[in-house]
Amino acid sequence: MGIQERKERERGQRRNAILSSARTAFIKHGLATTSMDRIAKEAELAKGTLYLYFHSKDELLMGLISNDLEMLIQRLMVVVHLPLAADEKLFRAFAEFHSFSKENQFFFQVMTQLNVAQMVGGDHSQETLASFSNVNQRVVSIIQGIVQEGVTAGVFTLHAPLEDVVVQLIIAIKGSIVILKNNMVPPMWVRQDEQTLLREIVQMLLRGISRSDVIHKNHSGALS
Amino acid sequence: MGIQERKERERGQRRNAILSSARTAFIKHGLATTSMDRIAKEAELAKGTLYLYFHSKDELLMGLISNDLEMLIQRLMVVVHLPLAADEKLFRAFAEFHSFSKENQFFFQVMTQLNVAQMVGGDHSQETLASFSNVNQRVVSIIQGIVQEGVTAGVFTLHAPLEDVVVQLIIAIKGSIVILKNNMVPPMWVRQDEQTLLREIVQMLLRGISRSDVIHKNHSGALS
DNA sequence: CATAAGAACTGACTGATGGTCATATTTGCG
DNA sequence: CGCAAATATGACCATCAGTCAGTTCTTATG
Repeated sequence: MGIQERKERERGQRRNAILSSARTAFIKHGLATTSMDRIAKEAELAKGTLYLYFHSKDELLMGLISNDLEMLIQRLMVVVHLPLAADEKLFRAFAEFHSFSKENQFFFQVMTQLNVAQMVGGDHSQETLASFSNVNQRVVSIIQGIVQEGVTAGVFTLHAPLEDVVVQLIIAIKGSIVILKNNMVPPMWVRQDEQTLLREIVQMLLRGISRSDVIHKNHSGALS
Repeated sequence: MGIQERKERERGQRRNAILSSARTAFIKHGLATTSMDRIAKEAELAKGTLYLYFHSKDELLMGLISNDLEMLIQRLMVVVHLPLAADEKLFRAFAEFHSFSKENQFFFQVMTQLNVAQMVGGDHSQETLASFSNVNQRVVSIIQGIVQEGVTAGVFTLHAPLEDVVVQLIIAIKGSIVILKNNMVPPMWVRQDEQTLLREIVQMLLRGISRSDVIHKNHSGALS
């Protein structure tokens, strides 16, 4: 039945159209001041219609984040295939995190408003949650691949199982970016520009898993 | 004029009573579901009265956080005066951050709802902001003292100015805790328990500023 | 084509919340 | 006491996420 398929496709398109309008609205008016009404207006739909595609505002936000993460993954994949040493590659990967955080201003702000664990328990669409988990898992896998490469090449020495170290790295970087992007520290604290500060945090972490004899290696690549 | 002084004192007491009631209300009902009305009820005051002491809910939350930080500072001071090597001391200091985060569940959740930079611009009480900045500054100073001690003793080798490294450390740790306490990662990611995970992040960071020849030092102290 | 079943959409409405303000009460003092 | 300033009140307002009875559009069938 071609009609069934077309309907499904159209439904997906409308969903994406809503997400796209939501992003436009957020960029126009800022995250805090964008209500569901505004998103509906931007999408030229009634508010009620939004709730036919997303069970809640949180779910809509999660949809936005998933799409963004997809883009990040694309860029990480490019880094993975660069002909570089693992430590340099990892450094570049986290640099992508940062440039991603600059180009997707809302991503890290949205993240602070989302309680993932809470949503898992709620009556949210399994589809949205599954897609979110999936995309997150792929990010982990990519970083894990690079670290593994470094271990094999003898560049890294891990003090904990690979899987754990990777999660630790991601949490530390992600957390730092969240803090910075949401102004959770008094502005006078931060004497360095954000880019430098973040680069040095990454360097500190990488020195923490590097073999002693490469500890002074200069990661001169820009973290931008 | 003793009356003037008494009034000021009473005003301060009332302010503290409100903060105390707010904390009680948060513990009773959770952060997300505690409204200004509930806090007012808990404090046995009308809602309007709260606004005579705090310009906004944000400012009230900031008041709570400031008080909490005061407690953290007390505990950090104890660590500072322990007869330990600098690296061990720093490790213990961050362990205090973590136990603090366990005992003050709301601190790190409140933090995600506070845009400090935004408040600085707004019409918020200078007093509250000044107190908040002050207490934050003291935390930085304490950590800075420990790191300086380590540099002098030759335990640490810094790759950036002292002030910057300290802010980097704090942002990375604080960020990690924020991520964990607010469930900003899919639960299935985190295979380790929170305490171990955080301890290993701290260890990674500390190896990143340690002299190579002490790199394998085992920080066995519990991060609890 | 006519019509019925149902999918998609609508927007007025609800309940809750942060914040305001005209009014009322309490306090300090001549 | 009488009056002014400080303090407290709670009805009220605007806004927002989310609901749902009713409307409009689409498609299958006689």
